[in-house]
Amino acid sequence: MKQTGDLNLVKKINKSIVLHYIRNYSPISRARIAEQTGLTKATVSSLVNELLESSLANEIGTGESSGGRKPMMLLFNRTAGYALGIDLGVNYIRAVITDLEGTIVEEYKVQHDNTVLELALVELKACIREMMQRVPESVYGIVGIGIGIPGISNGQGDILFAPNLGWTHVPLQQIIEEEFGIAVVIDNEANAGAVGEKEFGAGRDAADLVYISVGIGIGAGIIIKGELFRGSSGFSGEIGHMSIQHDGKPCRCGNAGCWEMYASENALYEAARNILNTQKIDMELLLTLAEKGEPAVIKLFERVGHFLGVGVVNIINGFNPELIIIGGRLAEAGRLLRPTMLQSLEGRSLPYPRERLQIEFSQLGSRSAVLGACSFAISKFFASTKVSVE
Amino acid sequence: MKQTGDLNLVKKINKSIVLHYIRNYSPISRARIAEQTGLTKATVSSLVNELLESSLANEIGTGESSGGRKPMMLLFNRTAGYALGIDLGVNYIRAVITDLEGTIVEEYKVQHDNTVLELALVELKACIREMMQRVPESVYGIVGIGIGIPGISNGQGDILFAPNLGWTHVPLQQIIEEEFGIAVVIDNEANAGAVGEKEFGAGRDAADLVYISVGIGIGAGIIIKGELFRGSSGFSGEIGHMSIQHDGKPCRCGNAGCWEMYASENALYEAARNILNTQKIDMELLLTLAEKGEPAVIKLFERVGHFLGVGVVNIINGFNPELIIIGGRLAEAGRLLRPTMLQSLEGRSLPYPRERLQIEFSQLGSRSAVLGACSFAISKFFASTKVSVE
DNA sequence: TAATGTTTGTAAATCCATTAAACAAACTTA
DNA sequence: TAAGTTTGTTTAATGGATTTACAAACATTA
Repeated sequence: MKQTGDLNLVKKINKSIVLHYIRNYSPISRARIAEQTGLTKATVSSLVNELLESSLANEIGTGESSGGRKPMMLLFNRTAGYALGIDLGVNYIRAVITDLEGTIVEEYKVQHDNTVLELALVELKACIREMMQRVPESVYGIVGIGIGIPGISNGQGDILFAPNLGWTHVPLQQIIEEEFGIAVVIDNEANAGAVGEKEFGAGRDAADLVYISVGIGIGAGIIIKGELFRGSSGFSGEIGHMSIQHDGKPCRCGNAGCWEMYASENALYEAARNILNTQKIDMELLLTLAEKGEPAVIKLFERVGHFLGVGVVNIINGFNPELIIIGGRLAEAGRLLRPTMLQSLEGRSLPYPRERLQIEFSQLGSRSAVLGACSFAISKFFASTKVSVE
Repeated sequence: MKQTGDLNLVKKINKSIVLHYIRNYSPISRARIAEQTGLTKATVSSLVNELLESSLANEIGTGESSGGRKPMMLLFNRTAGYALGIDLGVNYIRAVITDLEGTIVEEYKVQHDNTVLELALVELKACIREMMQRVPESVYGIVGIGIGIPGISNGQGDILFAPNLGWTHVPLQQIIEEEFGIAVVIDNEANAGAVGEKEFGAGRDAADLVYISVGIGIGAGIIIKGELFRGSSGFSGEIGHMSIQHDGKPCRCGNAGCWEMYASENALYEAARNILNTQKIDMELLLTLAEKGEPAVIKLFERVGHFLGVGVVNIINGFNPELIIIGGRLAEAGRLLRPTMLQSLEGRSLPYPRERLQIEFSQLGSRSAVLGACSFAISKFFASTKVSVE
């Protein structure tokens, strides 16, 4: 209870409401905003003028009359600034620049082994420097940098633990902010993916959704009432280590029969090794074999699809989300996984929560995390005040 | 975005802040409230006076001086009104009256077979009438009625589906409101239990907690950031039907190897039937046998404890709550279940999320749901506006 | 073409909760 | 007794939103 109510707060609330309408329903007139929000025309006028002054909105000329004076239409100025999003993978760094609506204007990807912290930081900084040179001219320049990481972060921008990189306790936000003097946001790769899909992908209309990133392992990003749920200590979404076979094979995490031992890239490759004699097994190989109609390989995918469904049912029954989005590397095989996944889903889930559930594969593909990182930066830029009133 | 900012809102926010301080830190002086909240003394004075006028706070005389004028101490007037909470079980109706702080002042329980809707409604109304006669005199009288039900409700106060009662689509809120003219809140029994423990029990200091009600089946109430999470269509918490054995025994829900087939009252009884020759197996019998040191019966409890742990690990890994509270009938056997539950928990959970997790058995016992129901009523009374600002 | 009514956006006056500053009362300490 | 502190109220100022009024721009209709 630090924040109290005063006139300043009132203005921030209303200004963010007006901006919200301009961002989401533009082109829109002052009169229409007043009508929709319940604010008076005078208030809207005053706030819109401030937004015009700060270049966040533009007037783009008159619109259609509906029997009276023509309205002056307002447009969100999506190029008032740009966001830099980075997906820091285990063996690559991917970066994009988007405008304030999340449209990609620059993209960059480099293969790099990031397991040595010092080298990774050098590469990361070089990448950021490169992107900063590519940013178009604008009023605000880069409004923030968002970074998705394959690990757990606390709320203060420190990486606590990144198992696949071997990093612990890296104050990444601080390091990058000090280097570039720009606001930085750090979060988990699955969380970033969830936000990316929520803002720019398959989840735009859902308030409660779970994004499941199926790669080497399984991670999840959980969005509740439109907001990311990070868990009490940032560890929500380790759902790959949910056991679906209590006496199953032991996992390195301590548990037995973990979901990701049945339904992940690793699970797929391990099963493939028992069938194929090839040395190098990877996604491309398996996909091409499946395309060719190799029945044993198709069976592999079907089996993984089945187990995907088993875990998804558990999420549905515990969480009752509106939407489940499946992303990550394995989502590339969506077409092969879908039938058996839906089959085990139909057979196993409770009818009521199933009824309203939508389940989709990622729309943004490998870009969901990096776009989510951009969204973090944009949100921080706008969310000087985020207010919810019930 | 219906609610906009105006002076009215500012006042509501600040008034609820002041009331919050009086409710939680009384006895407290105006000066201390001003200091803690950041509001000016003048504002606090004005708002406090309104609260005094509406009988929600009282002055109880001067306190200790700290080197100046003695402060006038304020107390929350917990007896300004009363809440009626009802736990509508499958074969009982339990009701309590509490003051505005949740202290029980009247209690009532009746055995009744509620599976026939009409009969249950008659009994429920009779119960409410009975309790209304027992309410102490007060300014506001009964401020609301909260009802916990063994089923799913939508947000509008209708019971959608109550499998163990055989009810579907009962507009219970409307029925009771029309009969008594008092605000009514309906929610699931596990949700009510979660709120009860959060407000008055083991969860008072936790923001993110999961209450697991282990009875005939397993249900859960999920509290995120201090607020109940109901899922997108009210079905969150059907976590008893999370599979912990993907190829396990089929459950009537369609899934296989559901958690509640391994770790519930039913699971316990079924296992007991294979051991004991007695006709009537119930909790009391098993508990007394275990007390007597019957090794086979003790093993039964230990086994259930183990499987409780298996499911709890899944919740921890997916949700990362601060606190897990185990309630319901089976919590009565907490002493017997705890060792094996903790054992499977220690062995199976990821170290990081486990680190900060607390796990407890219910403090309120069989009263958690009925007290949560009271809390619903009290919250509705106060939550004319609930505001959160970030 | 003129009259009428509608819609849009701005301007001026008013409202009202908070803040800031001043103050009186009550109390402790030296 | 004098000086300093703390509490809580009073008073005026502040700055948002609202209300009311109004001018400009436009469509419709006669």
